[in-house]
Amino acid sequence: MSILKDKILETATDLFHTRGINSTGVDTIVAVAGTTKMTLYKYFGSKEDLILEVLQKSQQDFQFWLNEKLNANSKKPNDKIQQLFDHVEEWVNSPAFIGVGFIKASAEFPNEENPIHQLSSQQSREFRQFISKLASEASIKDADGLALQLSLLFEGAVQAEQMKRGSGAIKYAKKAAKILIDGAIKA
Amino acid sequence: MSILKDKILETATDLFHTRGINSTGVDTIVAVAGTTKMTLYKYFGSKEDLILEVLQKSQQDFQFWLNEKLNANSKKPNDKIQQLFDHVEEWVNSPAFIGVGFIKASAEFPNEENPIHQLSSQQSREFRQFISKLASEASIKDADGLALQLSLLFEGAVQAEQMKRGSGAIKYAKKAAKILIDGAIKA
DNA sequence: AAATTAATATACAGAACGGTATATATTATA
DNA sequence: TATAATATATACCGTTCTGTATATTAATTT
Repeated sequence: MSILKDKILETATDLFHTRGINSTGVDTIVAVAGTTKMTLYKYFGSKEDLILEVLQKSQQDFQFWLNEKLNANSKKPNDKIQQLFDHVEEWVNSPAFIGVGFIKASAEFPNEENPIHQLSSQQSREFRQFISKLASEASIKDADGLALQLSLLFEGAVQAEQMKRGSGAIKYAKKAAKILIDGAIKA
Repeated sequence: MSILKDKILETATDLFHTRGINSTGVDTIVAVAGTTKMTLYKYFGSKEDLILEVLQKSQQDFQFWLNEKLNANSKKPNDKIQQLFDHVEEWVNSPAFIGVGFIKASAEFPNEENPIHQLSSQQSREFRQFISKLASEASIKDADGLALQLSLLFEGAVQAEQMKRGSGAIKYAKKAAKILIDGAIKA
């Protein structure tokens, strides 16, 4: 609703990715966003709450974008899962790409009791389930197994791209995905 | 050489993995290691130097262990690359496994100018080159391409295991790796 | 035994951290 | 225009951070 809250979320998202979450102080966030700490703490109860909201919004935006893309091209289940990595490639190669929140957050908050880690883990699981649904709609037998493998390629490729921008890892992830999907369809 | 330096390295390695790098202060490290800051700063010029040494030693230890395993089982190139993920699985499933340093470090230090990020990136590249050498020794045509794909599976599976211990991701990464290797050998 | 090295305890400097108190200014609503 | 909500500026609190200064104790070497 509030334009300032959105600005803070947007700024925090960017800074968390470019400087790291723990390395980004709230003072820096409000300075870059052009507001004050009082305003930040009016919208977010704590820095942890802000991190959680940033993660939620990031994943929400990506999932929405991906769904649009998948439904725009073809409604056929086989096409959709085959084109999954085409869309992922477009997304990763776009200049706006800065990384995947739940991958970075789980590394910075390794304790499984930590709420941030738990949300990251949940988002990773939900994305895997999303792929699994695509796979089972395409009548693939071991849909969960294939989904897990594709998610490994996804997370590995994103990791590689976060490590070195322009690594070209997605291109090879896509090729590998095609081989695995073709194999799973035949079986 | 010094037993205290080793103890500090060992303690830091453990704490960095279980609590995160930025979230672990030097005070905590020396307290757990049973020494003092003065001693730590006698062996390591700064916290950054300590992090760099921890990363180097971790990767060194893993590479040494992996080499031993690969050479112990079979000297045939085809067997070696096929058994790569068997050894990785054993390593990941061992109780001592706490994660891969360069994956976590690159997430906590995303800036490509940062020395810690640069070392992480270098280690990731070196591991990929190691797999590529295995592949080319097995007379695989696109050795670099396969190596990149296998490294994505590796990093993805490790990421998954860091996120949720006992995820079983490695089992499926191994299956995927076999499919990709078999396909690359035939080509 | 004397001298050098290694390790300790402790205390502190200076900065950055998350979060709050207070008081003022701006905006929108009634 | 009066009232209420929203946003601001600024200063501060207590804690934690990396790194150092100082002085003392233990171990090793000559």
